[in-house]
Amino acid sequence: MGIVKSNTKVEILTKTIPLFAGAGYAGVSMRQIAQVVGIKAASLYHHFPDKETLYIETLAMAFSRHADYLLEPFSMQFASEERLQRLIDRLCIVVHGDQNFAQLVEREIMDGNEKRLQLLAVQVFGELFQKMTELCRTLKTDRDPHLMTVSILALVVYHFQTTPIRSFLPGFQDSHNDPKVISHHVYSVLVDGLVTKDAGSGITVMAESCSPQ
Amino acid sequence: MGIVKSNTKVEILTKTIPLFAGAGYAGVSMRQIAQVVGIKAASLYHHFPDKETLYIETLAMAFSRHADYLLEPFSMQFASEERLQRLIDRLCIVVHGDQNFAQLVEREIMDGNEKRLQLLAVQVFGELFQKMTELCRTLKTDRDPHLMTVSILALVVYHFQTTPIRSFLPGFQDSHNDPKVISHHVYSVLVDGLVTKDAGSGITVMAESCSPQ
DNA sequence: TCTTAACTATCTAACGTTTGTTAGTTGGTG
DNA sequence: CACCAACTAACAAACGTTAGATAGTTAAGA
Repeated sequence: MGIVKSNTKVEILTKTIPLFAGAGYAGVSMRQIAQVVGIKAASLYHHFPDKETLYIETLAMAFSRHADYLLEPFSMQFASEERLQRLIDRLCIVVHGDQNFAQLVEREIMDGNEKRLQLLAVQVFGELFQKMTELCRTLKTDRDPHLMTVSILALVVYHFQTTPIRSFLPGFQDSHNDPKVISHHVYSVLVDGLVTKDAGSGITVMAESCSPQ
Repeated sequence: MGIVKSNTKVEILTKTIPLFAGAGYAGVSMRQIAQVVGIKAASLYHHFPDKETLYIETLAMAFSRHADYLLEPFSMQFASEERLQRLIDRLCIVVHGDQNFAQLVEREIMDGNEKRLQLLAVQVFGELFQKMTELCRTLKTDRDPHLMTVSILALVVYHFQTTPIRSFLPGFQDSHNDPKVISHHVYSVLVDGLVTKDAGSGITVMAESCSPQ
């Protein structure tokens, strides 16, 4: 009826996401993609003019799935602190739950040309980043909102990004991959910092346990 | 004399670092490497048995250059806070000054197999990470030292890692790439946090300006 | 209703290029 | 002479991509 235009095209994109996420643009061949989809390499050219177009459409599909979910904390009336907490929760859930997405973003930041980076910045992250900077302005007025926003993203993303190597580093526990644990840790860092001031109040307001949940 | 064993081999490794850092293992060919060095591809096999060995030796060369510099803050008698500040300073300088190093680490964390990751974790980052966890234990005794260490690294590394896309995001300034500015920002986040508590002391101890230096 | 044309999605086969790698040769040095 | 470090030439395999054939489906005309 014209509603389902091409099922195969969507299937190709869906099955290609983990390939590009795992090995990068140069690390995946058209024949590999075809094999995963279950067709021959030449047939891919019936749906996409070339490899780069296939790659870009794969990115678009992977990126489009999380925007609404991440923006939702901003669409409701919360106090700034609660908004921040809910945002961090969702960031952790997305980055932990869709590692393909996180890896594709990371690879794009590394390898993307200027045009693709600009598209990624404006179309995918523009609104979220914008609202995060506004939120940061209300949290601590004397700080640079851009730096603050990047710092929040850093605390969330870097933990999951370094998962593969962290398991070989001292003090690692399985709970360090639990999005709830990371979310709680990140928020408490943002509130309390990591350093106990010796001058001033020596009493920690809220003791943080390291156990999950 | 036996001291300078093979000048060419070191030259190959040195000139190969930026190639692998910029395009990854699959994105660089032996002929590209040869061209940059100024020899033919076949001649590379007189120094290295295959591409993977060349790659691993390139990593080793790139990684070996910063260990002493990063560990120095631990070899002197400082108060914990000053140790932390000096460490962050040096992390910012290294990550900002040797982007090839930072990119190679990032690519290894993404693509490295278990064996290479373990080697990277133990040989390259083991001692630094270990000493950072010990330092964290003295800074805030009720926090998980592993999570704290990762958070410190996150705040430093992520800023420089996201430089290519941050220039398209709201609020970006050139000063955000200045290692001194980042170092100052990171340290103040760790001390004060990002959220001003409404209960308790409403007075910020140290106002942070956003200007460089 | 049957025929024909057009379209869609797949296939096989092959193209020219690039890949990592090997064999054998050359020229300079101790 | 022996050795080292470069070279030329070539290999098989894999690469992105194209051309042309083959079914299956859809739509119009007699």
